[in-house]
Amino acid sequence: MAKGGYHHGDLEAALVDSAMQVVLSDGVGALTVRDLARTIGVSPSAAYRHFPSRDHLVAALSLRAREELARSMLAARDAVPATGPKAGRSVRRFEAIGRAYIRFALRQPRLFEVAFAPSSVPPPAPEHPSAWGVLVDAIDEMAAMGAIPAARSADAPLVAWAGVHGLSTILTASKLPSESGLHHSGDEAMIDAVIDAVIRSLR
Amino acid sequence: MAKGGYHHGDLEAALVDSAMQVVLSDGVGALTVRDLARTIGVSPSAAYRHFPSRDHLVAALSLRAREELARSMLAARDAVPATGPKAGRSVRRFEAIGRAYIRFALRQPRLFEVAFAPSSVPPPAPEHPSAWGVLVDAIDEMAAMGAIPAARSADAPLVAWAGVHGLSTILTASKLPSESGLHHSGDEAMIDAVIDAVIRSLR
DNA sequence: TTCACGATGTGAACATTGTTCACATTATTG
DNA sequence: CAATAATGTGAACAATGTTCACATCGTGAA
Repeated sequence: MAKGGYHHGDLEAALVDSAMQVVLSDGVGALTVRDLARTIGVSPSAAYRHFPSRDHLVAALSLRAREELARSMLAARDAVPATGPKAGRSVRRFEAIGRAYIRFALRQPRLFEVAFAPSSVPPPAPEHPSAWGVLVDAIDEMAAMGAIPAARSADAPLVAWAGVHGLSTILTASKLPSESGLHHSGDEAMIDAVIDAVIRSLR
Repeated sequence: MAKGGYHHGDLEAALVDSAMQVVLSDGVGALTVRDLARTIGVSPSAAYRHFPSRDHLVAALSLRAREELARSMLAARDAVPATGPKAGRSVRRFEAIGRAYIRFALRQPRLFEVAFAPSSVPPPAPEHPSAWGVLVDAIDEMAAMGAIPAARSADAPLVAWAGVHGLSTILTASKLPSESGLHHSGDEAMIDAVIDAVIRSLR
């Protein structure tokens, strides 16, 4: 809380917050230690008291992004009404999770990008909440409710993750040729197509 | 073919080739115009006679990588023996294509990375051969042979692409938590799981 | 309270990068 | 053979990540 003080008070948080702003608007490629220090009003070298390198800063942002992704999956899952038979409900919860994953990528492509950006810095501890964990739980729930055969539940998380993550990266990268005969109307239609296919593959 | 000449002869090709070497061994992040010029034995500014910016060079490499990917898909497809009923054969060809896609990513992760690296430079013309085109053709073939219902063939390319591309990016990024209860033995087992699931979803 | 010390921030450097520009050299073509 | 377009050079500029000696501040031990 220093006013014009020599010390900032909480530079580390300020760095992460400011960096997040830059990532959200211009992508992780536009992230610069010097520019960050400039906007915070601190010397470039001050940042190195809190992060040993730019990559470590990015790794922190990446972790935070993955946690936000997992949280938005959880929120979507818990928003599913608890009505009707439990088996159907478990499937609806699973669907909501997958949809939330892809929607997150579409709404915050820069955040999604940094969440899975390759980094030389290894992720620290198991994350809470973790997107993978949420997925696995949802599939276990479906198996427990008899919505999918138990034999499928071993491969199911990988299959679901692949489909959902694949569509997300495809849509955010926009590397899909827009002509090519086959053309889908909107993003939501594509999401439905992939999620329906994933569920179909689990029967 | 100039020896010690002032002009290089074919700097553009030399640049692309040398850049490809760097990408293959150290990734696109390690690509540097100056270092490239250094190893070729030419001044940095000479490169700018052939590529208006580093990004344009990367875009050229990206295009080349995508074409190589498509070619390796085609090769795998055409290696499937032409025995047995045609419907089953069309499915086997489709499987081979998907497997080739993922194996390409695993064998040449740096190439795969640059193939889909986000670039500010738009891809030039429709590519030949294109991975998307190969996929669509294979699915049309399955539908024509009655191996999958025609109703599925509209969404099928997107679904297949998502699954196969998703697993590829997951495996090359190694962002899959190695513990997490569920654990698959090897890469080939994961490939089988995803490809089987994709085909199951097409029924 | 004082004061020494660890934590945090500063400024000036260094090496490196992408990119530009005026100029030099070569190939090509009228 | 001469003019011109293509190609390469060298020196610059601005920017970046990172380091290091030094300055300043907060805080706990005496």
